[in-house]
Amino acid sequence: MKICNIVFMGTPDFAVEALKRIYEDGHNISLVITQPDKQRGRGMAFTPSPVKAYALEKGLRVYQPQSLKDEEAQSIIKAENADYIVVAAYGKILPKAVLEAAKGGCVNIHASLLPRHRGAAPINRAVMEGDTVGGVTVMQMAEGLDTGDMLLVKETPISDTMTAGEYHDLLAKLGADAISEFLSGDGFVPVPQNDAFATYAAKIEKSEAEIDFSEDNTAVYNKIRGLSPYPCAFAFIGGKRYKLISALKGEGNGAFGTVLSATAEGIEIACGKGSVIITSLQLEGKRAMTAAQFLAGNKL
RNA sequence: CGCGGGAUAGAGCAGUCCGGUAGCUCGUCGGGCUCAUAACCCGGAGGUCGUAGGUUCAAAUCCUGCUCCCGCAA
Repeated sequence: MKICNIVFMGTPDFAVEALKRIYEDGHNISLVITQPDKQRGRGMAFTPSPVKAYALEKGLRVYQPQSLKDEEAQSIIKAENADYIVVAAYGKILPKAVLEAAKGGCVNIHASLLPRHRGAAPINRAVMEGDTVGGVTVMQMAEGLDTGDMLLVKETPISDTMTAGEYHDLLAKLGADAISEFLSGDGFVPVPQNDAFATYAAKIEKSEAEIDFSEDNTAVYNKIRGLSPYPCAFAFIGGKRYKLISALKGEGNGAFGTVLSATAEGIEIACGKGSVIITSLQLEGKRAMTAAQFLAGNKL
């Protein structure tokens, strides 16, 4: 099998799966670039990215530039003289100097079937919009946002019960398969994207995660599964804030936002059309629990 | 030291302010009712109240340290 010299750029779990596969395939990963450790989480402790954690575990060199715009960072990357810079959810726009810093340029693993869902949140958006087919695209990065030529595409169906978390895990594996296939093969023909069909999967805003029960039950249902388990849809019921983790579609009717029933199966809430049955949820400060567990000790 | 909630039976909770016999819903086990049941009735088992100290005649409850879990914010 062909062995490539790789500089890897990525940050979250999605990228770890690809890095792991490249590592296990035996490619020479000379440098792993990831976002600087940030103060996050409770207590504002500095936390390394998942990619950094994996890289350190495998003894790979890690570089965490504050910016890729300065010449120092660019020259460090260029000095690797890599065959490819593989990018998977790095989280920053790459300047032209970086795009050209490897022999084969930068190849990106994007979690959608381009040109659909260009941008930051393709996985969540695909589920939220009820897409029935999705996949990953390996592309040659260009200066625009996810506009580069497509090199390799892998499709997968998205079932109507799948959550974004499940779809994420599936795509992370598929993305790893795709980059593995790309690096070990050749003869991939760059196919330009048809900009006319481009859609953008913008970053999820907090405000979008609040459920509006006046929408029909399909929209509410897709939103809950599209945001589950993170950042997670939420709603205020009886003045308290609940995360809505999983749900089913229901047939009940009533004034939207009202609780129609609360049984071990779930808590049924009326939507603008039809209803949704919340099957697991989480109250502030509490652990996530099933509707049956919740109802054992809480009243609605 | 970013803000805040929490740890009590297998699960989810009440009790803590005002110290004095460990309580609820569900599950589980046994029995009953029923054509039947995940329904209903009766009964039982199951808890060193997160942990280490302190105060007290007496601590789940008051005081202090520690561990762990979670929401917000980033």
